[in-house]
Amino acid sequence: MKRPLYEVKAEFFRNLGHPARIRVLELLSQRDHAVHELLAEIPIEPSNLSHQLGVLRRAGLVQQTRRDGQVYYSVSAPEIRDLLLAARAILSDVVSDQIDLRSELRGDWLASS
Amino acid sequence: MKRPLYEVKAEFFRNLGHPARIRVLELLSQRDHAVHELLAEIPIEPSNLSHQLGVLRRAGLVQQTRRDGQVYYSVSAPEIRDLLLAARAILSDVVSDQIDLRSELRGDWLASS
DNA sequence: TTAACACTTGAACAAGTATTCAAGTTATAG
DNA sequence: CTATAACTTGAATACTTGTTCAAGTGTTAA
Repeated sequence: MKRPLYEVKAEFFRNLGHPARIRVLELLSQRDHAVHELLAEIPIEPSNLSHQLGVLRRAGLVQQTRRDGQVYYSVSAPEIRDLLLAARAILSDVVSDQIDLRSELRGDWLASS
Repeated sequence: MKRPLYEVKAEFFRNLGHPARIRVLELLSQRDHAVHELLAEIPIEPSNLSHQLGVLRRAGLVQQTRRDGQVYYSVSAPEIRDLLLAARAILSDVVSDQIDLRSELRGDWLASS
């Protein structure tokens, strides 16, 4: 209860500022996933993913539960989906030139949007 | 036209991940400001602010125009306001504990929200 | 038990970002 | 002209984050 709001906000956005973390949030906003399922979609090392999940966890954006010897993650606020959509709107408006739209056209939207 | 979308998104969020840049966007989403006006609201060195404005400019989030020997900045997409509001919603939901609400209660919302 | 799978952790190093300083530009006022 | 206000730039350094590696925990399956 001591930090000014704009600092908390900045940190919040920094927490989203990593490709793997974005993909995790997008996958999780479809449905809960176990870590090995995330690993199947996101091409990074387990240990690296685990670190990135740690960032999201400490930020309060996702939650962990153990079930059947696997660790499942879920988003902790449904509004996260809205935020990602809002970002998407700005991106298509403002920085559309830099985006690779091929993935979109191939239909693997869910993995790469 | 080469980078995958989730990387562009991550970079986009990283561009928002700095207290001064957040404050700039919030001030600018109220109205255009000259740099010295921003400086009056945001307590950092001119040169530092200029660097941060450069980041926002290169990200395509703000635009520069020179008028009466002053440099005015404006947001380049109105959706930015929506995004900041969406972030606000998640923050109050998910990380409310870490926020300093005093500024809110003092009415300097516009400078620090 | 032991092995294998599914993860997490900490430490070390690499890579990226922020801040400061000194110098430079542009425009207006004296 | 010369000075001053309003900015910007680049380079140096300090700081923060990301990635990898090696080791460790918990759980199920032989």
